[in-house]
Amino acid sequence: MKKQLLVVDDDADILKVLKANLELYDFQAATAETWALAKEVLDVQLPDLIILDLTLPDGDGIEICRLLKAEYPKIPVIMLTARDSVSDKVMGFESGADDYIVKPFETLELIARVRACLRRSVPAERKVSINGLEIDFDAHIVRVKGSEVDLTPKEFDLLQLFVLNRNEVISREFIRKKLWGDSKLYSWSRTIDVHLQHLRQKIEKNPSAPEYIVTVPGKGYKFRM
Amino acid sequence: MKKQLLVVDDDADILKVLKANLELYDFQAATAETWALAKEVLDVQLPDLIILDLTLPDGDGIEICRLLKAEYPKIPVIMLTARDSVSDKVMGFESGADDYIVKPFETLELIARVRACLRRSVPAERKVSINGLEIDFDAHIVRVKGSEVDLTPKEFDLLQLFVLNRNEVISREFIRKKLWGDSKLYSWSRTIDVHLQHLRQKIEKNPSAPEYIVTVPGKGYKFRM
DNA sequence: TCAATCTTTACATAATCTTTACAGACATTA
DNA sequence: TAATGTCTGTAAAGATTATGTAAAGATTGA
Repeated sequence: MKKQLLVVDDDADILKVLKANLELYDFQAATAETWALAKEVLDVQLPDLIILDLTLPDGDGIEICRLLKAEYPKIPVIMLTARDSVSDKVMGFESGADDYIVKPFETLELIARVRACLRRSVPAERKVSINGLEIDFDAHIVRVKGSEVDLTPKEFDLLQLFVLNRNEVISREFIRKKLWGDSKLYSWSRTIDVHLQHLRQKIEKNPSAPEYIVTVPGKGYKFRM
Repeated sequence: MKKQLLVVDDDADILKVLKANLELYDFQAATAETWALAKEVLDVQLPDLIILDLTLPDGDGIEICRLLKAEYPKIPVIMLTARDSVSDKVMGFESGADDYIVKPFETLELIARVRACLRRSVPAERKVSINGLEIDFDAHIVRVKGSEVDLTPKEFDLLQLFVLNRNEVISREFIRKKLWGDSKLYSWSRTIDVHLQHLRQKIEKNPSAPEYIVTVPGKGYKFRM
């Protein structure tokens, strides 16, 4: 699954170049020229990393970084700016930035820093085997007590999302942003619930008394393992 | 508690300056002039972060970084070097480095990057454990004296509000604004009191003589710890 | 086209929230 | 002191909302 980035920069040319380069290195990139547009993107999908230019027309970059970290503490932020003074850098890091790159920058260095950030935030897991449930993310194979079960793409993505966030309550809102993202799915839709039932029927011994995916009423679901 | 760093650099002067500066900013710094000495330090203590110069007399820095990451994957490594070419940086990040600083560097920037790295490796505390009451906000689990209790969403939110404002008197008006917000709840409604009673019944040993959530007559409630 | 998958719909059931009613505690006032 | 009013504790019933689940319709890709 490709990593989703959000690039916020007021310079349309830089955006275009960055997006092209990131996609060349196998990232998926959404772009926004203003903070307002960035918020719209964040309303529907949660990126794995945000690249943030400090000079936006509609907001102070340092303040925006603080807001981002307050609302999405887990998403790493790389600051991108022409300001190269030490005090600027210090302020950037203090506002919660995970890295700070000075323009003009080399694309390869940016890519390397993006990878370093992502590596840190999500310890890549290719295989998981716990409590009778084996998952091979590369081969798309799921086994329950040794026998392979056949999952549809959405079911597999859902399971992956749960395993990556195991033992945490996941809201339907979070699932919607992560798995539906760009496509529209109304908040009152029961689609997520239905997929979840299908997944339960395939991996749970007794779907009506789930062992792995438990319901947390009013909050969402939790993958327990 | 002070963060412990390990600084590895073959230049004794730089080591001295770095150590002094780091201690000025409230870090504790062990130093080593060679990879052999660094290994000795690692044998007796695990630092929270390693600052690694790439040009050591007894080993290639890139290789050393790989070894470090293989043995201590959780300890962040900041590379420090005079080599400033993009390919050097890319190699550095690929060998597992978490950040890369080019000499000569500004102390303040180094400090800022050290802080950013440490902040990242120790995510904000999402668990509270006080006086026999444990709360895990991510997993939505509440335990009283070791045994898990089952809270409804409103009860959980209420408890969270109390814990976040512990030892402060909270008015019903404040609770209403925080948990009900714009939805209508008349000021004469007893709903909040009822939820609070339910919460007491679940977390207090003796609900009629509450230990955690005490009533402040005429004012509201207070979470005591 | 077909088959697989995704989404919507509808309804049953479960869980939660809110109201209501009354009892007791406490302070105030006649 | 007794009467009164206000505030809080508590149980129970009713109202509301959330979730489980099957089945039908829509979409997609080969």
